[in-house]
Amino acid sequence: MVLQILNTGSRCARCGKNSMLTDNATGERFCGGCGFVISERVEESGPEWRSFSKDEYDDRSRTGSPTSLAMHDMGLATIIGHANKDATGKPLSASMKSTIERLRTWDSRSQVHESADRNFRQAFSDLGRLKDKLALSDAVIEKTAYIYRKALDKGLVRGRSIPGLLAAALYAACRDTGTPRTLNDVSSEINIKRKDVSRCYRLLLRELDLKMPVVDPIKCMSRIASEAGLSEKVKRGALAILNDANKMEITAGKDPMGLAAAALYLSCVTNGENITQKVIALAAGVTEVTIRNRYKGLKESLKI
DNA sequence: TAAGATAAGAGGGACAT
DNA sequence: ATGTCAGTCTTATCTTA
Repeated sequence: MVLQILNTGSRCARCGKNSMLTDNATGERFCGGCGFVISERVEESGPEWRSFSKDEYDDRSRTGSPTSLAMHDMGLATIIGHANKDATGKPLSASMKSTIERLRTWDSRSQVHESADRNFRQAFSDLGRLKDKLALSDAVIEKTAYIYRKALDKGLVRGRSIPGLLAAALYAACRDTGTPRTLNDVSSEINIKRKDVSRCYRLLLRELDLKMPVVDPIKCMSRIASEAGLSEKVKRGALAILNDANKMEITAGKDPMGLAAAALYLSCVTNGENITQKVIALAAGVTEVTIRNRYKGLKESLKI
């Protein structure tokens, strides 16, 4: 590999010379005068397209690839080049040269060929598709990657299916970030049986000591309401019902989706909206019977 | 046709053996 | 480790308004 170096002419933070260079292959910026390397990475997931001066405008494609936990090497693809020169451009001494040769060998060997990394790449080729299908945010994907990495480190993948564990990590990430996705949502998209995902999920909780917040029925409620196209008024009514139910402590151990669906249905009834249980049940992903049961419980407890 | 009722069955947590 | 128990949710079927 030949180092392609672009002189962007900006000022080095250490020696002050206008000699900052960019390695075009890796996106790293360093000073040609003193060897100072900029270590901070821009906290953005997309390429930097803005330009502030003519110089920058001319080579605005220079920035490195975005860094992400969802890449097998977190996007930090620093490669030891073949130039055999140090940062200032001077040739290396003979002993240093052989040291670098050795490093280069292991550098390239350790990149993709380790089984853990292969595993990871395989797992995350699916993740992009799932992200779109389930309309997930980048934060959830990052969290998934983080959890999956931890599971990998603990050797939990051995003897288990990769998609199963990935689905479990994804579900855990949703729970953790308060994104209302059910086990059913995840498992149906990834084509794994619900109970398998569920088993893996519990395994993750146990082995990684994860603490998951209980799913907020109110978040579920908003999701169902928008899916079923319910009015703002009904939503507010359901919100009040859920708050009351929370105070009466009748929400523990109940499926939050079922609870939210029942609150919405109750709110529809009291507000005189004509909606069938079937519509809400479909939007919530629970059965009509579950809605009925929760509905009955809510009515009795709240004396409506 | 929507809503209510009932029963059988699955999956998992708590607890005792 | 294994079995039992209470509780929840789902599926299926029948009845009621």
